Formats: sequence, C-alpha cells, structure tokens
Amino acid sequence: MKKFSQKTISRSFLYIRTLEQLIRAGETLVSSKKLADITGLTDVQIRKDISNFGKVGRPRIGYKITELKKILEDFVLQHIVHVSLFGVGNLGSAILKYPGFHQEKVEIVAAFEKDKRKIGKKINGVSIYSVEDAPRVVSKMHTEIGIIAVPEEYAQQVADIIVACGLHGIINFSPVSINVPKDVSVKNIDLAIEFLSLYCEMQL
Amino acid sequence: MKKFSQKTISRSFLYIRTLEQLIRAGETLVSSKKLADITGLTDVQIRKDISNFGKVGRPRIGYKITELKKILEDFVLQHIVHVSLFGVGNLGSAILKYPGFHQEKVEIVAAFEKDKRKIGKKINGVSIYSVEDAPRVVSKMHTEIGIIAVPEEYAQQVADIIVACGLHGIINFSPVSINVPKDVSVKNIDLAIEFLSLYCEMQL
DNA sequence: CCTTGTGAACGGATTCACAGCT
DNA sequence: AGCTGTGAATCCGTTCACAAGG
Repeated sequence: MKKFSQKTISRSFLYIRTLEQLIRAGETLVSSKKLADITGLTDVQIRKDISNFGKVGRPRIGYKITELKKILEDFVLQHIVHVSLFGVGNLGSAILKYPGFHQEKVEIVAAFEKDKRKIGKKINGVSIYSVEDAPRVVSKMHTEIGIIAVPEEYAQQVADIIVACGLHGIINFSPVSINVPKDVSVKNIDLAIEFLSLYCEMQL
Repeated sequence: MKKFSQKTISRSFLYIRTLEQLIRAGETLVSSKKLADITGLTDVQIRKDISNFGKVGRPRIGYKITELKKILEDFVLQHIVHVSLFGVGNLGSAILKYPGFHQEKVEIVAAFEKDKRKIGKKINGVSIYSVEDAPRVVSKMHTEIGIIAVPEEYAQQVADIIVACGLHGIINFSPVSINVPKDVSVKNIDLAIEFLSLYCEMQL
C-alpha cells in the first residue's frame, strides 16, 4: 500500500469526504479546480495526488465523482479502523460522543478508565473497562490504535500499557512527549501548541 | 518576527515546555542531545532551530536552561493568546475544561452558544454568551483566535461570524473545509482524518 | 575531547509549464 | 477552448559533516 506520501494520504481522506458532499448535493462530475475551491488546496496539487492512483479523470470533462471516490477508498481506506480510548475524563468523553466517526470508517470499540465509578458504564454505546483489563479487551476487540486522553502525569504509563497491548499506533492528546519503541507510530495533538503556533502564523 | 518557519515555531513551544520541566526537576544546564532524548527529535534539529535565534549555547557546556527559555519566549511567545470558543457542546465543554492552557500562554476569554439554556452560565470561569453578542464581546475581550466547535452544518456560518468579528485566526474542529478571506489563517483539526491517516502510516 | 553552530548535501513535496486529449 | 496528467524546476526542511571553541 505504501508508495504514497503521508500528506497525499491525509488529503485523500479530505477528497473522499468532499466527494461525498458533492454526491449528496446531486453532482456527478467534478473538476480538480472545483475540488480545489472547496478544499482550499490548489488544483495541481489535487491532480498530482490523484495521479498517484492512476489515470482517473478525463480531459475536458473532469472526474466522475463515484468512480474517483471508489478509487481513493480502495487505496487508502480498505478497513474500518478500531480505536481504544484511554481516559474518560472531559476530553475522553467528548471523543466518545464525537459524531464525526460514524460516517467515517473509524470506530471506538472500548474505553479504559482508572476511576472505579466510571467502570462498567457506557457512553454512546462504548463500554468503559478497568485499565487492568486492557490487554484482554484490546486483543478481543481487534483494536489497532490507542488514544491517550489522560492527565499528562499518567501519559507515559498509559503509553506503556498501550504498547504492552500490542498496538502500533497512538494518538496522544496529552501535552507531553511519550517514549515508545520505533515500531509504534505516534501522533501528538497538542491543543495549546496548535493555538500558539496559529497565533504566530497570523503575525506574518 | 517572521523569518522562522512554522515548524521551527511549533517545536519552539515544545522546547519551552520541556525546559520548564527541567527547571522543575532542578536542572540548570541542558545539551541538545538531552533535549533530543526527551522530545524525540534529533539533536541537530534542535541546534538548528535554536541557532535561528542567535548563539545561545556554549560548546562543551550546553545551554543554560533559563537563558534559552527566555530567548525562545522572546521570539515566539511575547503575548498571551486570547481565544473565543464557538459552540459549547461536548467538544466545546471539554476544551473549556482542558487544563493544559493555564500553564501555557493561552486563555479562553469567552464562549458562544446558540442554545439559550446554556447562555449566561459559566464553565471553568468562562462566560457563555449568545452568538449574536459575538462582535461586541469579542472586541471587548481583545480576542485574537476563534475556535469552531459546532456541528459541521453550522461550521461555515460560524466561520463567517468569526471573520465578521475581525478575527484573523481560526481553529476548526469541524470535519468540513471552511471558506475564509486570504488574510485569515485556518488550522483544521479533524479527528477522523488524524485516526485514519495514522492507521495508514502504520502499514509501512 | 565534547558540544555548539553551520555551510553543504540531500530528499521530498509543491509548483510550473506544457503536452495531450476531446 | 478546457481540462487532465506529468516531467522539470523550485522551494523547504532535515540531515550530514565538520569547523570552532571551551
């Protein structure tokens, strides 16, 4: 699967979503220019990305939306991604209730907490387990990715648990760097840094 | 201010935070190698970044932590960033309660909602206003950045409101692209795409 | 030595310019 | 004319290799 750059892949998800919007709007054809207007990217960028997947469009016509969507999905989104959440605090709860996963191929299959009072409950259909049960539950649920949504002082030990569960992908919402083996991919989402660096970017 | 790349700036925030950790741990000197170990970056990367800001370190010795922190802050973080939140649903509430902003120079100064029942309340000390009051409140509060945390169907109209309020920076948590004038910076944080593209990245 | 600082080399991604198709 | 597809050129960021300095 991996002759494509990470950036191309991320944008492909954006294309797929945009194509779905267009389908709902009743469109059947779209040009790279139109996709560019909607997504805020450039038309060349979009054609370059799509050209990775073969010759899909037709000159003078554009892309057939359903066909393009199918091709993109075949390359980047064969499976549903199963995610386990660690930490059901404010942020964790919001993630469990986030409505954006259903239409995408993302499914949160389990949540883990230390607080005994939350264990055994369900949020949005997802059961909350004790963090000690993580190895067992994670393997039963065929999870691929773990989310760290615990306070920063616990981030590293949760990361260790996630690694011990055999997962190879981590989304880290805590504002500290975590140490993991080289074969584990980590994506940090640090809200404070996002805000601060956007602010710097504005000062151009 | 802006001869530095966006990436350098983001990493600088990470350095500042790491230096604060080291200060709390009682350290006074640090090498680029040590910073590299903690942050997961390379030592050369760190030295390159720091060299943008002048000659700060001393060969054989390393960097004086307080001095380096001061210099980084002077370049990237002169002011507190004032943020307004639009949408106090699950995600919006979690953002209001997020504990990571206090130690950083980020302050949420106002929240806006359409739901009358929430207006007038406070979450974590932040007052919730009617979205109609946004122009007045935003200018009074000296806000610089707006956060979109509303359902996707309202994202564009909230974006328009934020632009109309005169803000030039937007963090968009909704899974749709928004159209804004060229002088407005937008940072999209799309959870589903983060998960899906991390998953693709893992398949190497 | 050991660590910083940096010009040069490298690599990857975007943009340019245009060929080709209808 | 209007659009896709793409080699070439360019830009940007990272890494390399090494000079300089306590």
